Amino acid sequence: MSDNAILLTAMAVTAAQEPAKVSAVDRLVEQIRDLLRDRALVIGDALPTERELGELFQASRNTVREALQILKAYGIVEVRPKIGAVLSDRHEDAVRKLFAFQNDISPASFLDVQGYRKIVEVGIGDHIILHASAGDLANLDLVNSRILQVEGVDDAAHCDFAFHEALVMLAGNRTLLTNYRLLQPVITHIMRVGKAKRPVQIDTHQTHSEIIAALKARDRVAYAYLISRHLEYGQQFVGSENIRSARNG
Amino acid sequence: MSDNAILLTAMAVTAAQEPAKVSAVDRLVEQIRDLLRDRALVIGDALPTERELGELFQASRNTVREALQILKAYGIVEVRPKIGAVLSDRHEDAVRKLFAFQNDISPASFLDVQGYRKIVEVGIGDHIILHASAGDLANLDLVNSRILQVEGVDDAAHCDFAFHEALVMLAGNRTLLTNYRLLQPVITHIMRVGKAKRPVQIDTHQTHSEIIAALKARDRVAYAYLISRHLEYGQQFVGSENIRSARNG
DNA sequence: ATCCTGAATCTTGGTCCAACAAAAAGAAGG
DNA sequence: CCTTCTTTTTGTTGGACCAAGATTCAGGAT
Repeated sequence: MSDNAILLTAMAVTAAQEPAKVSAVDRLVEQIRDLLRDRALVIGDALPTERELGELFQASRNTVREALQILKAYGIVEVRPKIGAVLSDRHEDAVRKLFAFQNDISPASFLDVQGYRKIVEVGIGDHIILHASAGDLANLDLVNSRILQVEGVDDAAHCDFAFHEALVMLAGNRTLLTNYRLLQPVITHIMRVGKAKRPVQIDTHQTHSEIIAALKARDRVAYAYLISRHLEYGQQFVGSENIRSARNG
Repeated sequence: MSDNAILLTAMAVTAAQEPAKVSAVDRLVEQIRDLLRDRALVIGDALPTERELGELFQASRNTVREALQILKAYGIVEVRPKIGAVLSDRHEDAVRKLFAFQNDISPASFLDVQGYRKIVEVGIGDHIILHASAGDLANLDLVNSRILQVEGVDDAAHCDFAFHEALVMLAGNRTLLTNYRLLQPVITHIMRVGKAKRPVQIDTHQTHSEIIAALKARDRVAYAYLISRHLEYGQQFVGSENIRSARNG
């Protein structure tokens, strides 16, 4: 079976579950996507104007606009008055925003997110210890030092997240990093609540330093222990009254 | 600092980065979202008609439609002709679709995704061994057995994914499961390509059985070894010519 | 009288057209 | 180089028509 046959099969399946109910707007979304690919446009390039798109694909300008709203929601294009629609690189932002959409943060999900982080951040230890260079670890020190220089709960939370993000980055896996970043709004919100309850950036910096030291010593047991303890630490400060909705966090 | 203060701060920040450039469509999206929350609508409930929404919020019907297209892209509502817009539970589907959007699968990303799976599926071993009941593991057997009963590359890929999904499910972490499911289109596409090249469902079933056996024996070393080898196995069958776009996979 | 049925009607989303306002880019003039 | 004017393009509105599905209602069967 050739790849083309596979693709045709897949297309037939998708066609079967959407039985010819294709609206003009959906068709336009596909056509515009194809246009982007065929012209090999890059980030920042401008699309044709709404009227041109309408004439090009035989659709009304309203239909074009509805299709562009969808592409905009997907972060594929950004549309500015007079400029028109330009190809955007906000795709990941859109995914993140959508992911966090309508996500109320309950104490249960707090524990859940921390559990996720424990699985991931402990799990990457072996890979970091095996593959991280001295420069990589020095960079971790740099990121960690920033937390001492900021004022305010919000900035501290972002620095804290940046450290853990840098850690995940060292795992060298793009998919993992993308997924971890999806949780950024949720994680930073959790950090904000924790730091508001008990604002001790010094402690955070110290704990991070110990984690980095374990990595420098290539001590995977110590790393696993320290990162687990670090992630479990905040749980005692989280009660049901401390977590609220994180809309647009 | 109270939680309310934190929320107000967060709102001020989001407001600051969107300096009063709120379009009528964006305003409508917010207003409709508020409407959903204020009326405490549940999945399946119908919104007012487009004309009513327009009158309610002093907007043209075209503007209402553009706002609805965004909500639809977000999976918040589903709009059926004559019925109108109804509250949808397709939010996660929308996230998944958006996540897979514009994701071409190169050999590099194939390796990346398999690397992600190795980190995750190895990492959850300890938790499964500690917490999975005999019934959980028996259920794994059940899921695994289905792969012997299906015909065709597509169904086999879905059964294969279902097994690994069940595995991740046993980790007992909702966040991890959600993130893993995000990759479903990509993973099943990879599986389809592999199985098309070399369709051996018997082998897959056998390997899965060995993995289950390791879990039943509470042997974490054997589990880690078997799952790693299982995930590395397909790499030899993947050349650059075998992987294509997984759009709408 | 009650219930079923089928046609007529009414509602609603899908699409299109025309128009005007606002904003921004580009041209023209100092 | 700066300012002003023109033009283009998006933002928004109102209205129109169609097709499909829901509703209503009349009429016949039981």
